[in-house]
Amino acid sequence: MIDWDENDAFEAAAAPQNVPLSQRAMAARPAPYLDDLNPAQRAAVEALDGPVLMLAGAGTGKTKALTSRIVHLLNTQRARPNEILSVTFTNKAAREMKERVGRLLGQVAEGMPWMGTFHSLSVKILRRHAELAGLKPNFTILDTDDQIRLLKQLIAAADIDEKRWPARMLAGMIDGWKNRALTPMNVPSNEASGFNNMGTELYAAYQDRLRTLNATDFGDLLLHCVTIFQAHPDVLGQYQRWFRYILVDEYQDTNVCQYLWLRLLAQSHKNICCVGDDDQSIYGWRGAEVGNILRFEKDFPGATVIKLEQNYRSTAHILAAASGVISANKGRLGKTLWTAGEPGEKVRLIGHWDGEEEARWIGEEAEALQRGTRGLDPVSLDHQAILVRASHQMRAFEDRFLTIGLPYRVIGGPRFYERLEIRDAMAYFRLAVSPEDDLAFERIINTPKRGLGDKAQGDIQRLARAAGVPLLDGAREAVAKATIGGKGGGQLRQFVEGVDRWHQVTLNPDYNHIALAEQILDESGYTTMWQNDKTPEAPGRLDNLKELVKALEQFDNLQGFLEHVSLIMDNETEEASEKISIMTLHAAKGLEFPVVFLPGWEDGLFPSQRSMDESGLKGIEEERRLAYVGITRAERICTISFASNRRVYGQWQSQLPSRFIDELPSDHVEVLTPPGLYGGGYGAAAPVGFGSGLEERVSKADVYNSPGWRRLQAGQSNRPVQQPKESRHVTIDAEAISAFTIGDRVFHQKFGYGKVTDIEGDKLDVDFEHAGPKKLVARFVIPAAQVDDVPF
DNA sequence: CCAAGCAGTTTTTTT
DNA sequence: AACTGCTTGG
Repeated sequence: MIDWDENDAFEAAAAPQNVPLSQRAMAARPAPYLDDLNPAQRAAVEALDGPVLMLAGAGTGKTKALTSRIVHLLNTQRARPNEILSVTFTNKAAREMKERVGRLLGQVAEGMPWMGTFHSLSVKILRRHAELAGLKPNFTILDTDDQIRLLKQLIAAADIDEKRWPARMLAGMIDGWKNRALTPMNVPSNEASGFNNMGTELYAAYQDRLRTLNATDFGDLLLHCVTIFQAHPDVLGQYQRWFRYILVDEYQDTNVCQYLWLRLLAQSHKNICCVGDDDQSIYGWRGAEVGNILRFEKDFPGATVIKLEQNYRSTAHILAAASGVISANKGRLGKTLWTAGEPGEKVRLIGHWDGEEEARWIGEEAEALQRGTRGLDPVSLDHQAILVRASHQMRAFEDRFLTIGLPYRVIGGPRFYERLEIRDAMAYFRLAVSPEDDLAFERIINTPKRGLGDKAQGDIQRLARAAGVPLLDGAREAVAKATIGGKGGGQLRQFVEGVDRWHQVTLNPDYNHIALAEQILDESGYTTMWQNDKTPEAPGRLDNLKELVKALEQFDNLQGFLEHVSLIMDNETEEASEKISIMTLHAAKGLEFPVVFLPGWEDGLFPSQRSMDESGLKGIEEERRLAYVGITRAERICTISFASNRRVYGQWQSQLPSRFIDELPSDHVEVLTPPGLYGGGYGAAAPVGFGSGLEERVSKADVYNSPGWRRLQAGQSNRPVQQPKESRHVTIDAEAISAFTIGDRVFHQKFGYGKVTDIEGDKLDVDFEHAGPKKLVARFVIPAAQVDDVPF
């Protein structure tokens, strides 16, 4: 499998001797990549030795500085590629950095083995020293699902009412402790009060169980590293010598455990460069400590602190609006962003009657911008984004965009490897590779249904435990003794035989893992299960399974695949067609778009009630940073909006505008008149904004004092807004029209199956079996017959 | 054992 | 509104 020789990863990297002569000679003269930097960036790149804190505001070219710094380290021969440890939070950031370093270097930077996320780097380290944490080098990494299932068992075993003390809650607590680098022994006694005062015991039991399963969870990856470093100075010393230079991105997001991880590694030479922005710390709920960045200079006395303040992304108005909001926070390190660019458009503010109208307006605005009106250049949908506070806000937009046929892409949703069908399939693979994987066994023993319910599973558990063998062997015994009768017995036998057969295949060193995967999904009946499933999601799930098999091609075998998958939770598939992006504010960090919509600025939603309840002022400050992150994503046009009424838990609620709206500096804000106010409405006038030349420009105060606004505040429930006219710029798709007739059974990606009840141009009226009647664009619907026989 | 129907709960954000 | 887990009837 994998050779754990300690020198491996280092020798695999390009040694400087192999660097072409031309490049080595280049070190002697000023390097071209330095000329591209502004003075602050340049200073940050050239301060190579000792601790450096780079405070990089949004859009100030921090990635550029960071990558140039790496190149500079290599170019001046301070370090070889394998001697630089560079840490990011996401795989995407790591990938991007690799690419950019490669580009600057004029070659592929594959030779940087220690560039990655905290988690992936920790796995790499932990695999080499697994035994010091009581694990074998091939330990598995549990996903949240497995984790919860395990905790449920432990809670039940401790005779605690799982309703009063849910496993999710315990998982959260344990996660919190691990983020703070607390082992069960170190948990403060006053924090373990829940769970009948068994919190600590359950945590300890959980850790024991993980060790028995030869498994870790996400938090363990880092925590084990830290405890190993602390308990084994020789091991730590080794890494301290190897990693001569350390770089950390998004330092404001580090938690205590990550902080210790870094400090331990850096404390000998102190060649550590941390890049971050205290104003963009938005992961406090996940254990991130802004304090880490605030006290960097105390941790590393004599640190060089460099501020990057020149913004290259946004217009002056947008920057001013963002600065105005964030200035209400206390205890900032304090940066003032500035730009040499144009003032641009003011930040636009608009209130709506309800969430649906907000979605409708944004949809039309996006189309108007795409077309390019009022002398503005057209803005591709790819360059527009809608950033929401909470993911449930996305639904309104999806529904609306599906109806009008505006292509969109949701970023960050349930990730590929977290989907039900993918996890099931992977559990099958896991079992084939390691038949002793009890968690995988439990997951799929009755998926698809094999007539093996609680009772049968209990029998298997008992047999296995009595014999001290894995569940699969328990099942084998149950088959031999014919413990389980009827239909289930036969199915269980087939299942055990199947797993044995698949496992045999994996023992052959060069088996065809793709064929095996297909065989497993086929023989287990898993694919058939979804083919027979008539819910709207089923076809998508079959697609995902196909995609999963395709993803296997990039790996040599199933083992290798499973190894990597647990850490690569993001899946990016570049799509060709132009789409507007919808994502959460959190997911938007690090991205930028010419046009940004920020809907739902209402108290309770944003800032979120929960955040305020749980964390008080600290919570509000974090929400405010979120607002800052949102605004600073915009390059040219930023539109903030709110609705007076919104459905919460299926109940209509009247909403107040977010307190952050009043913190916007009014000089940099332009208030747009919402349709529906002043008796406007969709029937009477074109929608307001860039889409028409008719917009009224009024001040913020005017809106709040308007009769319409007061009516909104009074909460009168007569809806002043009619359905919009659907007739605007209709492009008739002849192909789509001819494809359907009334009465056809059709399938829609989101709404599922339905019958066509009417046709009007390229719009269809469809009565969906689940979603009810909808009017939508024909090209988003396909004949049901095409779906029913998806071959796999 | 399983499917359907019911009651109660939920919605932050995620490596 | 939608999802969960639980109860009930086949």
